[in-house]
Amino acid sequence: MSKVNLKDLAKALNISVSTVSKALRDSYEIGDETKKKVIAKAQSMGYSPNPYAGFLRNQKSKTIAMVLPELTNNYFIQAISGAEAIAHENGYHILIYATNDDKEKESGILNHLLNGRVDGVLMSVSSNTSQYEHINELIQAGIPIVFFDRICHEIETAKITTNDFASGFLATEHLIQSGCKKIAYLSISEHLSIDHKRKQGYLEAMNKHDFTIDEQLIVQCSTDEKSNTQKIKKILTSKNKPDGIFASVERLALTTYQVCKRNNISIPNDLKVISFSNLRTADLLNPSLTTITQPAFEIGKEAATILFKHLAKRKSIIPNENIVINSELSIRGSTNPTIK
Amino acid sequence: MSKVNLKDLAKALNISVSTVSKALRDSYEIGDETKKKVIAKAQSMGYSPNPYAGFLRNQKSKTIAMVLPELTNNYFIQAISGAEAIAHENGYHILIYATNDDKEKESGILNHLLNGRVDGVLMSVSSNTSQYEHINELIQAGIPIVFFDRICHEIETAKITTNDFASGFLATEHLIQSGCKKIAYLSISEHLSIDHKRKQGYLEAMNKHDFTIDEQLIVQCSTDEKSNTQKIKKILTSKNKPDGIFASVERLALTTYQVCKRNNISIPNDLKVISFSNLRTADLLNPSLTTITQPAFEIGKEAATILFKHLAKRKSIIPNENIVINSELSIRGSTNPTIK
DNA sequence: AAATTACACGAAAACGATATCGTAAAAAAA
DNA sequence: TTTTTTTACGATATCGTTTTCGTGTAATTT
Repeated sequence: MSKVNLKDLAKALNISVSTVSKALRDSYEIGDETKKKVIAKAQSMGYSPNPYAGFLRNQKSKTIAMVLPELTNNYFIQAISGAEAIAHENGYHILIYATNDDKEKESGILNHLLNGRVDGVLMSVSSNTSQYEHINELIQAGIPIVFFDRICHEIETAKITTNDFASGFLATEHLIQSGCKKIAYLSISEHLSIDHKRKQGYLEAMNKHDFTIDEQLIVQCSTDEKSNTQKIKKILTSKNKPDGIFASVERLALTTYQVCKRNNISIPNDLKVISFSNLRTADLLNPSLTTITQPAFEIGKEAATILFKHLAKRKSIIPNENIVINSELSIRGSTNPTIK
Repeated sequence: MSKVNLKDLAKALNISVSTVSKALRDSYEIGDETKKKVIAKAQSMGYSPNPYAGFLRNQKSKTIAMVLPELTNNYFIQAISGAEAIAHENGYHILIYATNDDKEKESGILNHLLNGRVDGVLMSVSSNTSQYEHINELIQAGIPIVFFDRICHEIETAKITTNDFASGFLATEHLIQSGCKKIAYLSISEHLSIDHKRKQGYLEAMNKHDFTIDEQLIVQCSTDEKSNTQKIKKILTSKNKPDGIFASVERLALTTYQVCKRNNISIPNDLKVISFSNLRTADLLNPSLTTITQPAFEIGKEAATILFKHLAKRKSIIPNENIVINSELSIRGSTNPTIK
C-alpha cells in the first residue's frame, strides 16, 4: 500500500511538511542539499502526490472533457486521438462523454461539468441543439469551451472547422464536372452550422453552373437510420431520381451504398456519390468512395492546443476566433468509372 | 460566477455547515423542514458540490481510466462506447489513454494513475507488453484493474474476452470448407494471448483436417504497416503462396486487401480472406469481407460493469474470473464467390 | 418527579497539498 | 561592531467536503 504523503516524508526526514512540499516543487526557498535529500527520500518511499488535494487547493484539475455526439464515428475518433496526443504532452487528461446526439443528454453532461470537474471543454454540439443556455452557463461558471466541427456561432470562443463551404462547393462542382445533371444533397440536420455551410456550397455551385435547384433533391436526414434508408431509397427510385449524390456526412454515404446494393443501382454508372468522410477503407469499398476528407486528427489537436494555451494563461474567456483547416478531395471510383 | 459552497449556503440560512452538508445528503440527523429549506436554497443559489473536495475526503473519485493500445480502431472504440454508456448510468466518468501499442508509454500511464487519480482501470495491454510489474504496482496501490480483449493471464483479476480459440478454429475451418488448400495465418504479436489462442484455433483446425502446418505460412506482423505490407506481398507472390488468409486482426485484413488490389490478386477467386473485424463497412468492401465479429460494445460494457460492481463494494481486489462473450461468423464475399 | 432516550443540530477534525507569513541564523553592508 | 540583507526553513491557514463527537432541548419511560 503506497499511501505515502507529505507528512510521512516529513516525519522520515525530520523536517517540516512545508519544506518537503517546497523542495519537491523546486522552490528557491530551499537549499540544494535539503532538496536532494527530500527528492531521494521521496523516490525511495515511492511518494506520489495526491492529485485531488492539489486540485482542491489550486482549483485546477489538469483535466478537460470532450463532449461528442457519438463515439463510433471515424471523424470524432480521430479528433479524440489528436486531442489525446497533445493532452499527454501538456500533462492534461481527457474525460470522454457521448451525447448520443441528444440535446437533453448534452445539457445534462454540461451541467455535470459545471462544478469544476474539468478545467475546460472541447465540444461538437449535437445535431438537435438549437438553444445554448447550457453552454453559456458553463462559460459563466468560468469553464472555457472550444468548439470543433459542429460549432455554435452564437457563442464567443474559439472554433475549429474545416472549409465547409468551399468543400461543399468543390464536391458539387466535381459531380457536375463528372457529368451529373441532377444532384441531390443529403443533409444531416438543419440546425448544424456545418450542414448549412456545406449546403450553401452545394447551392452556390449549382447556381454557378446554372443548375436549377430542386427542393425535392435536398433530403433532410436524421439520426434515425431506418428513416434515412427509406428517404434515400424513395428518392433513388422516384421518377425524379438524381444521378449524383453529395452526402454531408459519411454515415449517409454508407446508407446510400447499402440502398444501391439492395436495389441494383450501379455506382458510378447510374449514380455518382461523393461524401464528407474519414473512412480508412474508402479505397476498398465497392466502388471506392470519392471523399472530402477532413484533417480530423489535426482539428482535434488544434482545438486542444488552443484550449491548453488559454488554460495556461489562466484566462477563462477565450476570444472569438475562427480557425479553418482545409479538407482534401480524393477522387475515387464512386465518381469516376475509370477508377476501381 | 457560481462559486457557491457549503459555507455560503450555511451563512445564507443561518445554520451550520455540517447541517447543510447532512441535509443535502439526506441524513437522518436532520429534520424534514430543515432539509427542505436547505434543498430549496441550494437550488436557488445554484449550489453544486466541489467534486475534488469530496474526492479528497472520500478517497474515491468516481472516475476510471481506459488504457488502450490505439483509439483509431473500431474494436476499441466500440468497447469505449459500451463502457461509457454504463459509466454514465452508474455516475462514473471515463478518462481515455492511448498507449500507441508501446509498453513504455503504457508503463508511464499506469505510473501516472498510481496516485489515485482513478478508482479503477479498464485495460487492453499493448502488443509488446511481456512484463507486468507496472500492472502489479497498480494493483498493489489498491487500484483494481479489469482486462478485456488483450488480457494478462499472469494477473489475478477479471478478464473479458471473446471465444478466441473456438473462433480461430471456426474461421480456419470455414476457409477449409470453402476449398482452401493452403491457409496462412497473419499474427499480430507473439506476446498477445488473443493472438496465441486464435493461432491455436487455426492449428487445431489444420490438424483436424490433416493439413500440414507450414511455418512459412504463419506470418509475424507488427505495428509497422510498411513492414506488414512487405511481408504480405512477399508471401502472396511467392511460389508457396496461400489460397486462404486468416487475419488475426482487422488491420491486417485491410492491408491484405490493399496488397491484392495493387497486385491484381482476385479475392475470393485467387485468395479467400477471413478476419477478426468490427468494421461497419465489411458489407461494402470489394469484395465484402467475411468476418469474425466480436461483440465489442458488450465486452466494454461487461468489463465496466464488473469493475463498478467491485468498486461499489469497496473491494480493491477482484478475484480471478474469465468471462467469455462469443463472437459471430459473418460469411461474405471474401470467402464465397456467390456473394458480392 | 426523576431518569432515560430520542431528536436536531453545531463544533471541529480530518483528507493532502500549497502558499503566505514569520523568524532564526548566517552573510553582507554600514 | 552594528545594522541590514539574504538564506533556509517552520508554523499555519486554506481549498470544500464529510463525519465523528458533543450538547442542549424535547419526548418518553419508570
